[in-house]
Amino acid sequence: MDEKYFAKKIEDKWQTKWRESGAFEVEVNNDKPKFYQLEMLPYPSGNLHMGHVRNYSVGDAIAWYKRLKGFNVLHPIGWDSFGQPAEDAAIKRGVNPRDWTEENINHMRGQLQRLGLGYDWRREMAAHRPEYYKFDQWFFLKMYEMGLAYKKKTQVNWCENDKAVLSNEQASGGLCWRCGNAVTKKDLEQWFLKTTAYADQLLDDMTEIEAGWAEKVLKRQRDWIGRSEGAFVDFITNYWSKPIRVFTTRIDTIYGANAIVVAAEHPIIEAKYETFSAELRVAIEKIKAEKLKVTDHEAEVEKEGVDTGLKAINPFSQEELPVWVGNYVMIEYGTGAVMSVPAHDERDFEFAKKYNLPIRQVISEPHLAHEHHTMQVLALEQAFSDYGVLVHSDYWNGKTSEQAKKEMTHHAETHGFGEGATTYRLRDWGISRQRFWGAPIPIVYCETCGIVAEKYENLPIELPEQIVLDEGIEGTSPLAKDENFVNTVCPNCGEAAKRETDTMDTFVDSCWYYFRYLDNKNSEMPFAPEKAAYWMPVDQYIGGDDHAVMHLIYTRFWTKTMCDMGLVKFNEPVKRLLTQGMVIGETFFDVIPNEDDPESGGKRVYYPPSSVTVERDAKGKIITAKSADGKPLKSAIERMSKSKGNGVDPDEMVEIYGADAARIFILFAAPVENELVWNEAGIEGAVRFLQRVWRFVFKWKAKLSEPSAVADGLNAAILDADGNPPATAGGSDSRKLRQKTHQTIKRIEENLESLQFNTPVAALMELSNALYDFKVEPETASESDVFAIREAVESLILMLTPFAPHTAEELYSQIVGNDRGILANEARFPEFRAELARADEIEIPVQINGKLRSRVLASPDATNEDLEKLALADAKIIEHTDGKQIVKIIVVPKRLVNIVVK
RNA sequence: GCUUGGGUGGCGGAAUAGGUAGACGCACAGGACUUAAAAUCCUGUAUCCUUCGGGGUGUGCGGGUUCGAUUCCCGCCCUAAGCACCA
Repeated sequence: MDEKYFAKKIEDKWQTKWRESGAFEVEVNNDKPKFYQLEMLPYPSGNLHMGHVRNYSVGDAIAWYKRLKGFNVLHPIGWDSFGQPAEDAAIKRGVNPRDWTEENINHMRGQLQRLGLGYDWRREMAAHRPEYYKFDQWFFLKMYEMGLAYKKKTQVNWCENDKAVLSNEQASGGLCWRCGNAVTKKDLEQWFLKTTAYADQLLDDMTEIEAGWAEKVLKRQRDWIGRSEGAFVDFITNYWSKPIRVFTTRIDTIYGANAIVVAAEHPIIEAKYETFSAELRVAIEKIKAEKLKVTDHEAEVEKEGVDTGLKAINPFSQEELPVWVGNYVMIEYGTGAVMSVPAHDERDFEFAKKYNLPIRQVISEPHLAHEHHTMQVLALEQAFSDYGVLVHSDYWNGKTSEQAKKEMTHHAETHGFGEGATTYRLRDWGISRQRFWGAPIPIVYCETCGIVAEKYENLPIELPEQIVLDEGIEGTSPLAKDENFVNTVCPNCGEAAKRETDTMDTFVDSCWYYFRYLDNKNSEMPFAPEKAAYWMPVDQYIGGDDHAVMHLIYTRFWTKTMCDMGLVKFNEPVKRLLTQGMVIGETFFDVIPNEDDPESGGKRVYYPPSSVTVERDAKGKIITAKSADGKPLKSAIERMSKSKGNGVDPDEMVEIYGADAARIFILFAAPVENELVWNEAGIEGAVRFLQRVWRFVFKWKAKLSEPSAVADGLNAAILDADGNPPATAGGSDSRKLRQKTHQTIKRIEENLESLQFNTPVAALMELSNALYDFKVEPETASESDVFAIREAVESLILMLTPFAPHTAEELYSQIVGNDRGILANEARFPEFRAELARADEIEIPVQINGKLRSRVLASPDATNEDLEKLALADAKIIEHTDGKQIVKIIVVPKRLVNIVVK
């Protein structure tokens, strides 16, 4: 054992040993409880960033902890290796996207290994390899058979910058999720997966995972699915063959309708367009055009509308209502038409005010209902959107909203002009991408047979090895230009046919990658169901909460389809989800205005922080920042990345401080859910801590490895010959050390179970400090001193394993005298014993009128009366109570005494 | 605008079935060791007053409940994230 701690040396040693012994390789084993620890897989961009280090350090800590608790722990990793950056690199630099990706994977795998993360590398998967995407295609065919995959022409979200189609989720807020560019609309034939078929299950099954998922994630998913229960009501119009169907959640307000408002894209508008005046057409076109523009997030859009002159009949009141086109009605939601009830809906209210439409109150607050007996227009200051009692509604007057909703829906149903209905905000998932670097959609277009699914035995439909990638023909994949790829034969009739050239959204890959880890060599099936039956569901999943509605909804959907395919027998793939906060850092940039579109805010050009001169106020906030050539720069705190120049290279940190120190530091710095503003200043403390532990073990190694009369071996050390702990043996100092040891065991166990990682590191530091406070030298130590130290040191080392595995392994090997490793020696997390953690003496604060005045020492068995007596006998307390009347004494058992005086 | 988190020393952060606020670390200061430095070890560090025994104040702000509130309740302010015409 070296006297000094050489991180590099021990890290190399143990990384080699782990690899050679297959320390983290696991198989199905029914004799052990299983634990599936999963972290979100990285995109192989070329370099790990600190966010990865954080994510994977947490995952590895849990994996180690569970191993030490006797679980059969599956801890795999892979690569989300399809996607745009590879294609961009290919276009920009002429590299082959496959080579670029493979190189990046190799480099990043090395980075992960240098961090000493304990993965079962045999199970690695990469999305871009045909062995994997074969099954993307396999699943697509299954879903096609099940009617879950279909094609339709649709207006898609289109990002002009990326030349890419975006899903609703990816275009959320009208901005491209990747580049932030404004999203426009484009008509394209697209493949969809029927996520809406599982909308109810996606919502209802949340009860199964509530316990393990953060409420904020579930809430976002709930909002995203947006189930809304109400009714369809048909308004007959003499001007059109079909009635206008509206969706409403407030059928009880129907007597208050003053108009029907439809979206500009509504079929009735198309049908009657010819008959409209030029003026009306212009107004409608203007509304349409405005909608295609990016909506500024900050500003509320002014409501616009135009009366079409068409009329529709309210089926309840028989009243004739005007049909308007309104910019606030969305064609995508519900039926694209609403009944406007200004008195009871804020938007309709605003609209009616603007265009002077009548506002009629038909719902009243219950205690005011009797005042609404005449049909007069009430001067409402604002819409009343609460439930209440119906007024001015004929037969329905006096009913509550709840009653009326039920009965009026039923009435509509029995009379054939409506029905109860549930609508969703959730759309089907458009998976077509006009891109090269993704899994080809296994569909063939045949002149005679039409759309034909590929045969399973023809999978995988492979991407060509070489392809010319350039900006591409707008709206088609670069694959369309590859004759060899496009031309094929029809799987049905054998005639010449053409392939689908769109590829799948890369979120398809991440839907099921963690199932592939279970059985990644399987060439027949995505995975063997019996392996999934053992390992799944995932016990702990860790990743960023930016995936709350995309990846995590898609993968839940995917699991439900797999359940229907008979591949798995459960509804929910992930029992417990931990969302980690971003690692962020200061960025400095200059804004270069975009000449084509001066309003878009321009492009940011980033400057590395090392080249920026910064002036700060007393609180450390940046006042001014200047580049090296004196240009004033703007600053922000943003997610760390290489392109923004605020990234820290994990390799550099590992090189300087060691992987263990880097890992301890990132876990210790802040709770995982918090954002972590990167500040390297604390990492020295992590190194110092490891060195302190090292030096202590070095000093005591010889003494601790001597055979002991009290106990031998690691776990036995806690027990005496009868299996009982020698709780009272030894002097009071050694007794105190044992107390600290066991208190620490409890704390760390509780912390890790509740997914806290900063506090257990603090607890380990305390235990290490307690060892230094124990002023005994190896040469003069008594048997019971050695015993207490051995117990503390062994516990410390084992509890250190999840955080600093290399250091722990090396120190452990020094103590047990073999190099086989912690796992091969079947070491276990130290066992907590309450009787040892219990203090002999407890300190009881004594308050007077709620203010701390003194402390007394008492036995942990002291009764309330004992504590009261002790408190009153205390000199300081006597001083404070002297001459005053004691009104009351409150004793909190074993915690506190409060004396109330006058 | 709506929803949900969060405001604690110079800094990251501990501690809430209501019960010693500031664990642990960083930074800083003083001391020991050293020819010197680094490393290491020890001591101190919320703030104000102090006769050095202590005392006052303090967990974003203002109220309330309580013997006692960082924790519970009411009303504000600030901040981060998500959503934003969803009928």
